[in-house]
Amino acid sequence: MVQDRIRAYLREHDIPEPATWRFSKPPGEGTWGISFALFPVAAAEVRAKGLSIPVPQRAQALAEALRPVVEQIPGVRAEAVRGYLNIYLDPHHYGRQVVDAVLTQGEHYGRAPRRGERLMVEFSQPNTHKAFHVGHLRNVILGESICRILDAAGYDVVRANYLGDIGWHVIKWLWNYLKFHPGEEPPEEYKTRWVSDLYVEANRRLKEHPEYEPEVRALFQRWEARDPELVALWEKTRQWSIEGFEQIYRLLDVHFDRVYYESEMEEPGKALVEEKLIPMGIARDYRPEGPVVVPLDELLGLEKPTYRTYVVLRSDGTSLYATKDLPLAIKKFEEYPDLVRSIYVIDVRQSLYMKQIFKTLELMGYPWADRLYHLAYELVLLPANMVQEAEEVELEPDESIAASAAASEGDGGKAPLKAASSREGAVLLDKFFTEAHRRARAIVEEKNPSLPDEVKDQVAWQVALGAVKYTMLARENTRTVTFDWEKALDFKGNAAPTIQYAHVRCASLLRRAGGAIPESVTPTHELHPAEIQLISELAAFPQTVQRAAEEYKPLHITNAAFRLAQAFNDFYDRCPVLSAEDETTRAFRLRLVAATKQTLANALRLLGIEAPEVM
RNA sequence: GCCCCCGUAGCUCAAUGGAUAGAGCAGCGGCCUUCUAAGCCGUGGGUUGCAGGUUCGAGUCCUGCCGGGGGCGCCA
Repeated sequence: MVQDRIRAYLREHDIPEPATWRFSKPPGEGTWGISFALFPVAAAEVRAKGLSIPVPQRAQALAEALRPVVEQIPGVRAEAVRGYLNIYLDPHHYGRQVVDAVLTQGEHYGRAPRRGERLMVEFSQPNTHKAFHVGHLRNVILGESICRILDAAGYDVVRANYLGDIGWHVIKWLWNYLKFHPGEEPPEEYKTRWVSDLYVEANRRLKEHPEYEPEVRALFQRWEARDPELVALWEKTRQWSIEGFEQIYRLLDVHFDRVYYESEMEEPGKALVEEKLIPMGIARDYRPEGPVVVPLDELLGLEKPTYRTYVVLRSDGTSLYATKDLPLAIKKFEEYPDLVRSIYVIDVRQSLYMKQIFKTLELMGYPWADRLYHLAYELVLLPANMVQEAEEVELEPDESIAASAAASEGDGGKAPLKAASSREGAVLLDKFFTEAHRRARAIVEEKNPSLPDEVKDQVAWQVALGAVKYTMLARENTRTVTFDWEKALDFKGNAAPTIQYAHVRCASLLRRAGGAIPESVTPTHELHPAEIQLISELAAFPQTVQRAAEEYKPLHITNAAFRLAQAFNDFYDRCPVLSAEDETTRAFRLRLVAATKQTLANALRLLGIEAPEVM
């Protein structure tokens, strides 16, 4: 509406329209409205008409001219300030609309209409027969949140997982199992841990006794020959891993719609190389002296090393990871031909490799090659001593706390950091979450001792998982997350528990008010700046969701959720709700509280974080 | 050698090319007989690594340096 008025005015006065309309928030707390910078318009006009007026001066003149135009809209007040047109909305009138919209839409507030467009997000991609550790956590948490955000933005999302269920690591594991643990079975509760321990053990044995290596190679041959007995054992042990992963996914509230297996891509991958890539002249076959490669730079006529050379098959004809990613991409589009995007959530170190895959598929002529997208994220770093401590087989939780505390304080110098990985020694998730829960539980005990034990436990899980997820999501994807207990489980400030706590305060108010939300009212009292600020944050939420989806950045949601929590806490501190001056004020504020609770819950939901009723 | 990412307050991080660069933590000082103090208020803290350029306007875009991390034909 505002835009229409401005456009009409510009047209009337023969002033060029801006190419893109961009509105922002006017500065200052406790106001609600939109701001429009006239500089681009003024600059374009000055250029088009060859005027000799300074742009800022012309922008201010335009803003002043537009002020009365915009103020014709009821409930709107405008100011022309330093080249900006600040448009303030009457919070009595529009505030009611915002609150009503939130409460009417409920858990759908912030969600966009269905677009009828499907996209796939592949994430997690754990290796079976190996550990699942904190280094994998960012991927899962990021992937899940991206899926939720894209879904909210109106896309139909296919969540895909791709299990690394074959390769040397699996063979090593099977060798160790057959030789030293025949017939053993994992404990029900800690399957991943048990499987992972055996993998670490296999590596240790092979390092200490290189003479075993021929045995492992022989086992690989048996695998290549698809020895039925070995295949059966592989399937059985793989299932243990998968069940362990499912335990973790359940804990994290993550699910997948489609699971692909690396083992399924092996044969199609080899066939693709032999029957397509080589005959098409895309791949060069240097076997047996060398591997089969796709010389991308040469094919593209690039002087400067850009895509480099992509190795798709070993010189002995066995497959690589790279062999399997091509048929995987193809299979995705065979199953879902209508994908508007196929997103790979994979860490940044594989950027070049991803570009190679995408470019090779493009050269093969697949029309969907430009719909492949690598969503890169940086690693999780751990203080070196935390990694070392974790390498010790038996580690008491308290020792690990001490270690990380020493690292985070550090006497002037920074503690060296190490990427979390399974080779270096994993910080395993069961231990990690046990400790996170223990810490959260202690805080719950301190803050709210009257809660029943079961509730305390439940709240502790919500807080612990929320804190960890928030830490992983509340930063730019391209920046490393440095992990330590103190910060990840910091329950103060810009962290999940602050947001959860605001939600709890809302819930508490509504409980005390008897549970029923009053009928819609237009406030008659003079609105406190804190109230206006809160309304402003509520109103901004749907746009934030859109932006987070466009940019694949949960960070925008964490920022919005935290701002909303801050605005609510400010409101809570200054504006009595239950004992408000009059019934209308009380009713409006109760509705505002209910709307805040709903929006906080919706935001947390997009982050995969639970919103407790008490804590 | 080539390529990618990062560099913002003591620390951890924000900031669709827009107004006086903001939060949290840590520090200091206040606020709980009144809706949950996991909160709120106040206070100090900055040459946005450096130098140019584009622009009415640059933390943001371009170029070159400096510093840190990562990646570059048979690992995944």
